[in-house]
Amino acid sequence: MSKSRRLLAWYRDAARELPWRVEPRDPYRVLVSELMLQQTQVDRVVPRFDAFMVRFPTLATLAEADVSKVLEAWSGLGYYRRARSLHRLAREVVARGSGLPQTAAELCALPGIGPYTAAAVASLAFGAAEPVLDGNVMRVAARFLTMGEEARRAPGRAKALRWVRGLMEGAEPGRVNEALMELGATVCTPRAPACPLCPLREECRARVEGRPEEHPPARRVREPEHLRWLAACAVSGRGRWLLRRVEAGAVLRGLWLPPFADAGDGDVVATALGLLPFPVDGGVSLPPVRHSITYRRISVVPVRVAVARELPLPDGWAWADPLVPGLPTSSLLAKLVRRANK
DNA sequence: AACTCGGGGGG
DNA sequence: CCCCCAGAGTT
Repeated sequence: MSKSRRLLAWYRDAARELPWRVEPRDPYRVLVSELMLQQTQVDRVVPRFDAFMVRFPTLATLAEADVSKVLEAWSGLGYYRRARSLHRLAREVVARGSGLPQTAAELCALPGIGPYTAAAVASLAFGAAEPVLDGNVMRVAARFLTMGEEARRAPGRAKALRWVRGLMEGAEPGRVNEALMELGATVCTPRAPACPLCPLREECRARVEGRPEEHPPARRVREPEHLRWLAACAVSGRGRWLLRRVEAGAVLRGLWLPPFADAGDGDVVATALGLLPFPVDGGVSLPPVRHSITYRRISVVPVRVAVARELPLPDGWAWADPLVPGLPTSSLLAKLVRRANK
């Protein structure tokens, strides 16, 4: 039995059932899932995906929606550029009127779609023979071919793509792509791979050499930066929170959060109160919550402030139910709410 | 090629 | 704590 036959047989038996893998494949579902899955694990996408599809069941409904509603449905998923890109993409494609493009080249020209997502949508939704190369597939290829440092450079990636394309001979390209990604996610894992379960184990050079975990080599990352912020958590008598739209150019731009700032060296409570658009009597600082944004490790000190009345607010400010804000936000809000209510 | 952008789960 | 994840866009 050939490599690709063994791979596909394994996939038929072992693949997880996921909401975007329903037959027949809906290109729109494939598109949304691929955007959500960029740098985001399957387990975290599944619940958000279902909610998103209920809210925006078709490309047309997505195009008609306000971008803030799309961001709201994306809240907590991270990498919010993806949501803005998806919304722009929907508007462009709907305005064009000819439906979602079916070739990788045309898909790649749309906002938020790069080489990986273009190949994924073209193959999974439209059957095109386009090999994908994501983190999972790169790891499988790097181990099978013992690529070592080569895996980090452009020629190595091209080699991996050729290897995937070779597996597509006489097979459904989309299934091959999906099977390799599934294999990387569930068997050929970064640490402690389950080689005995792998359909490619016999010819895998890294397994034969006994060091699969050394391929590909860990990528170097930017030195973590440790920051200390404070957040002014003003809660009204009705239990709503004072939120502010984060300014352009800042991290979490465009999302709605309690006003926050660098904690600096001064008095935390005083600094927090200074962020509010109206005077208050005082506040109390709570134990910090941890939040990370790419290379930043942030310790956020909540300063809880009780506000009797919901005073009128300037533009860019709002009173909102923190659990169902009805506004785009970050998971940082939920962390602050949990801390403040404990 | 390097840097930025969220966030959480597993070792 | 460190590591990685169905990457793309910008510089």
